[in-house]
Amino acid sequence: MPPSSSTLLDAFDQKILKILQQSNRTTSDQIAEQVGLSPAAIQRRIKRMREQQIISADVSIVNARAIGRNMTLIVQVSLERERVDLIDLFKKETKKREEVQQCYYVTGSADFILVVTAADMEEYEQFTRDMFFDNTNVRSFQTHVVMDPVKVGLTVPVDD
Amino acid sequence: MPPSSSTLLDAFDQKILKILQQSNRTTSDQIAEQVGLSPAAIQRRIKRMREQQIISADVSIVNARAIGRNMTLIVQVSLERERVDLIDLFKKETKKREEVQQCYYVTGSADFILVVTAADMEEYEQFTRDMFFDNTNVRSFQTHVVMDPVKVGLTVPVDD
DNA sequence: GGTGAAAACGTTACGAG
DNA sequence: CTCGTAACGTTTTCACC
Repeated sequence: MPPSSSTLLDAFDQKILKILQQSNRTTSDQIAEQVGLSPAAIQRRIKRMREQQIISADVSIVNARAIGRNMTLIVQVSLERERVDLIDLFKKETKKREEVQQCYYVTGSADFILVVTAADMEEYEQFTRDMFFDNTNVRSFQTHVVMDPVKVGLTVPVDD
Repeated sequence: MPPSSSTLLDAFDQKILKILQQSNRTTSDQIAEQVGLSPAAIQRRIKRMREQQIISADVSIVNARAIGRNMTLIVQVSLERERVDLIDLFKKETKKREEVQQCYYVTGSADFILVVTAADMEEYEQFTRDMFFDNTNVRSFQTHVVMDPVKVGLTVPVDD
C-alpha cells in the first residue's frame, strides 16, 4: 500500500459501514453496542462518512414486483463505432430511461452492459425498439432473461 | 405473507416510494409536504410497506473506493452441466464471496452473470482461480472490466 | 386520514483523556 | 483530535378523534 494513501477508515468505521450496508435504520445505540463506542461517537463518524461521500447514499430498496416490474433482463450492447460523442450519447439515453436500473461501460466483447427491468416481455420489446433497433449506432445486442436474482448487491456499487 | 397477495399501491404510495428510493432519510415532514398528506399518514404508509416487504430493505450505499475496492468487473459464467444441484452449489458459493456484489441466474448464452468488485487485478485473478479454474463444473467465463459505472441502480432490484 | 402528546432518536456543547 | 456524558432539538410513534 502506498505511503500517502492514509487509511481513512479505521476498524470502527469499517464495522459501522458493514452494519449500515445491511440496514441504515439501525440505531446508534444498537451500533454502539456492537462496535464498542458511545452512540454519540457513532453518530459523529456516520455524519463524517456521509459528508466525505464514503457513504454516497441512503436508500430504500423496493421490491420490483410491488411496482409492477416482474422481469429483470441483462443486455450486452455493442456499438457500431466507438466514438466518444456517440458513447456519451448512449450513456445519456440509458440514464434517462427508467427501465435501465444499471448501466456499465466496459471493455471486452461488448461495449455496454445493462440491467433492465420491465413489467412484461412486450414492454421490454418496446424498450429494445426505442433503444436499439431505432439507434443506428447500435451494432448488436444480446439479452439474458434473469430467472433468479441470486444475489443483489446492496453493498458496494462504485461511485464518485 | 402469502405470495399470492396482490398488493395495490395508490398514487401516494408510489410517490413516497420514489422519494425513499432516492433517500430514505427524508423526513416524514418533507415527504408530507411533497405528496400532500400529514406526516403521520406518511409514516403509517411507510411502516405498512416495510411490513409487506414492498420496501425490502433500507441500506447505506458505500463508495467502493472508500473501502479499497477500485475495480468492478462483470463476468459471464457457463457451467459444464446444468444440473440443479450444481447450479444451487454455484449460487451458494457466490452468496458467500464478498467480492460478488450481484449474481443473476439467466437464460441465454451464459448461465450466470456476476458483478464483482476487487481492489486490483491480482485480487480479481485470485478470485477467478477460486471460483472458476478450481471449479470443474465451470466450462468457461468471460470478463468485462468496467471502465465507467454509468448508472448504478439504486432504485429497483428484484427480491422476494 | 388528521392531531397532539409522549417516546425515541440524532445533534451539539462541554469537559476529560 | 476523539472520546463520553448530558442537555437539547427533531423525528417517529401511538392513542384518540
